[in-house]
Amino acid sequence: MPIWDLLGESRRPRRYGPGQMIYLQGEMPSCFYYLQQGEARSFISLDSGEERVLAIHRSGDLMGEASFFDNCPRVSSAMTTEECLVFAIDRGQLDEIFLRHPELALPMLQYLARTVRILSRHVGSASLPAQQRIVRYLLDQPTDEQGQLHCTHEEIGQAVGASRVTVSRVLGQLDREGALQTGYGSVLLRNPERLRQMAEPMMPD
Amino acid sequence: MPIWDLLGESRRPRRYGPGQMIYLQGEMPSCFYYLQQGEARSFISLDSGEERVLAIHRSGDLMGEASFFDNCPRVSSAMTTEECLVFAIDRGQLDEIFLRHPELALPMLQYLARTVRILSRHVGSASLPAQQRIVRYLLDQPTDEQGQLHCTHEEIGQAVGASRVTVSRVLGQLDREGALQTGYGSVLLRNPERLRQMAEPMMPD
DNA sequence: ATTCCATGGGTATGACCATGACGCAGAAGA
DNA sequence: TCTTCTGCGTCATGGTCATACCCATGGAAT
Repeated sequence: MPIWDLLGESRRPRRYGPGQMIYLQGEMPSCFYYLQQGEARSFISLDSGEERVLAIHRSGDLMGEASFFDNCPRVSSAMTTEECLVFAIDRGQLDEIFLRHPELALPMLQYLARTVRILSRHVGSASLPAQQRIVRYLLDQPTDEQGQLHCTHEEIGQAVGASRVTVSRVLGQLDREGALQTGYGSVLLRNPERLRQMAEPMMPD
Repeated sequence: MPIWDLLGESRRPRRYGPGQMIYLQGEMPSCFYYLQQGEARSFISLDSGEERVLAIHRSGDLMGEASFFDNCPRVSSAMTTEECLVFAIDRGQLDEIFLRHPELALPMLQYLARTVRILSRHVGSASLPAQQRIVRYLLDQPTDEQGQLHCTHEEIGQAVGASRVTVSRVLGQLDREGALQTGYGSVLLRNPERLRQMAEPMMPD
């Protein structure tokens, strides 16, 4: 049983349809969320109307826990991408749960720590040239059985903060070099090792 | 008494001189740190040899706790900028402390959550034009009694990922507009409201 | 098949900004 | 005082990338 199921003990999850907002950037958090089943993504809305995808959450993930503990307005929004089962845990419930399951504190710390790690990577990547940001993103994404990613250039661009044109140019070049192969709405990583090599030129010397 | 002093209970802090490394990007963490006194900064080293300052830690801050809980190689390094008193807490000690002070778990979660918030802001800022990144940085920094910041253009540039030239140009323009006043190694925020306005054009509509 | 739309690919233009260079002024040390 | 170093202002140059536009093609619906 996934560890966070303890959070939903003796309560019922709420069901979200695909494309529904779970929480909104800017609002004060009254609870955080346990995504028991489904997929959702959290993103930051920028002034320009752009959206920067922060993370794709899957079954077993917590969401919105940072703003909740910090008790400041949410820095990102979250939207389901498919049908989801979600537990909302507010302060009173969390207190109760911690009383009954004090052993949850450490995993919770670990979970937040992992978020910090992911965000730190983002910060470190932010000033890299577009090609490296794109390659890193591709390597970070889970692939299907055949090692294919199913995403459009547009989506990649939104995630890494580059225009579709740039994504197309980079992927086209990598394709010609044989490092990967682009399909219609999909990318096949032919030579992950080579990609890793060009994504991580961060060598301490 | 600062809350984290409980972490150092019955032990003695280690004294660091200015400019000493506390931990190094890439190494496995065996402990995290409580900066009881002094100032230190954590930064990410990029491939290019650049360093991106993540945070400036002051008395009462924890450091390196994310990698510690996550138990993965450190994503950043930390160096003192002045003489510091630092407690190092390893896993065994933390277990002990949590047994004696279970009430520390929640503040710890809050602390990590705050880090997540700060990093999220970084990520959200990354693709903004240089001027906005700079203004945001200035507004985030603590000022001295007269509302002055003591930092060089070079330092600002490293923190926000811009060249010194760009920082000088932006500050020069803001100075001419009367929003702030630049001195030798210092910046005086004359009109914070105006700055805030140009830093946060992120309007949900 | 035909139509329509999303996706992918290309190009020209210009914005933004890093780089390297130079000069000048304030600060610090001899 | 003189020297040296650091911080700041500015320039020309070039690279990277966003924007806007165009066209080709895959896929789905009619």
